[in-house]
Amino acid sequence: MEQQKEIDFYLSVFKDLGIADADRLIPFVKPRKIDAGEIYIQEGATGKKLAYISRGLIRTYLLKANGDEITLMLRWEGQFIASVDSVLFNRASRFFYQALEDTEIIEVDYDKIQPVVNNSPLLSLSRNDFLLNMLAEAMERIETFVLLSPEERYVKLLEEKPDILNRVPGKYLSTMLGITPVSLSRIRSRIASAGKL
Amino acid sequence: MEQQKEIDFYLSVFKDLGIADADRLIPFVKPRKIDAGEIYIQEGATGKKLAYISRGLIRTYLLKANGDEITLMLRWEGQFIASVDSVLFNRASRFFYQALEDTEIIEVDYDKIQPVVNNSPLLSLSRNDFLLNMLAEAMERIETFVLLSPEERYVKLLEEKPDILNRVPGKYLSTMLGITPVSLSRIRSRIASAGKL
DNA sequence: ATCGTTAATTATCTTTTGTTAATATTTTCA
DNA sequence: TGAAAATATTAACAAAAGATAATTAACGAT
Repeated sequence: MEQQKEIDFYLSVFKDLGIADADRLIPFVKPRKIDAGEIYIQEGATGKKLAYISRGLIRTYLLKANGDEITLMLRWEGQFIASVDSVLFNRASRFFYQALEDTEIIEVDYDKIQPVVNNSPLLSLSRNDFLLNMLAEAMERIETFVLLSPEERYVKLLEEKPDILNRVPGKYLSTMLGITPVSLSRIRSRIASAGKL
Repeated sequence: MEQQKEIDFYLSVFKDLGIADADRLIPFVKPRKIDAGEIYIQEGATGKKLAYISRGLIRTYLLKANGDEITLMLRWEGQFIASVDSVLFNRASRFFYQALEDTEIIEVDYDKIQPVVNNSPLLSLSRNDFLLNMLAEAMERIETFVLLSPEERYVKLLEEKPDILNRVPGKYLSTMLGITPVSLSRIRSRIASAGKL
């Protein structure tokens, strides 16, 4: 029962891997729980954390000079999450990573697995895929900003990730859409009243 | 004289490469000129073009259903440009790539160099760096949308790329900032009058 | 269940943007 | 150079967003 999540993880990572690669990776893997509200990675952290989320949801945000929090991304069960700044760009994280629900992850320290990854063509390819996925997501996101109005961005989110919408407080969603919570509220009521016509 | 551009190119690509790698790549490299206004890559194109821009400027844009053009990115001399959809995601390009000035590039077909790249650890690393750079740029761009107002985005562009601003018609810049040309014009006049106080 | 906190909605007002159209300015090139 | 075309600016109005504050709703802890 409990094992299912780990199985999912191993399936997702190792599906195309040889046993040799998998074996070399496993010693560095450790499961971990994060309570709802708890911060998983602090701003300024340099640890190269890389994790598979088996349950729950994590929000990446940054703190503006005036104290406002701006949500940059959301990740949930079945997805990978990485401290982008430290793992990818080798610098202290500008972001916080906070669990919005009780969350279970399976994490590795990228510093430790890097040699293994570098020496395995298959793992290197996986890393490449990971990068490509992130890039694809980022570019898609940029398109929503240049192509869509705030309302259209919200509708798109509503259509594509209705479940996520219910799990994340609107104040976090709004800043991710580039608008204020008040404005999101108005958009919602606008949509609701339009539906009634 | 004319050679300088090619030299710049080889320096930028091969600075860390062994001679063997460089030698294997050179046969696939071909210079090409694109007239101002000419479209370099058409929407729907599947050719995996990858090019170093030695002179000029290229605009990536897409055509909305209503016929509007939305500028997605600009690239100029000293930078690489790739048909993102075809090279990275292996699908037909949703974008047009148009030279805004008389442009000179040095291009390769990624299909042809891929085996070479795959067999060279150094070239593979370069590819990785390229991806990381694209990702970094994309993420920075996303941040400008969630953190800054349209006016602030314009000011940022003005401060960081003043030269580019003078080389690209405002109507193209505006859609890249997620606003209309009219709105950009107002922002400009607002800034101008604010400076006069 | 209730109090206290946090989040969401609503209201009011100001500012900005979108839209469309008219006008002015630049660019292009014949 | 001068006319035509392409860009940019300005105007006028409607629609949307930001800011702030007040009100309502939802949530959590005891």
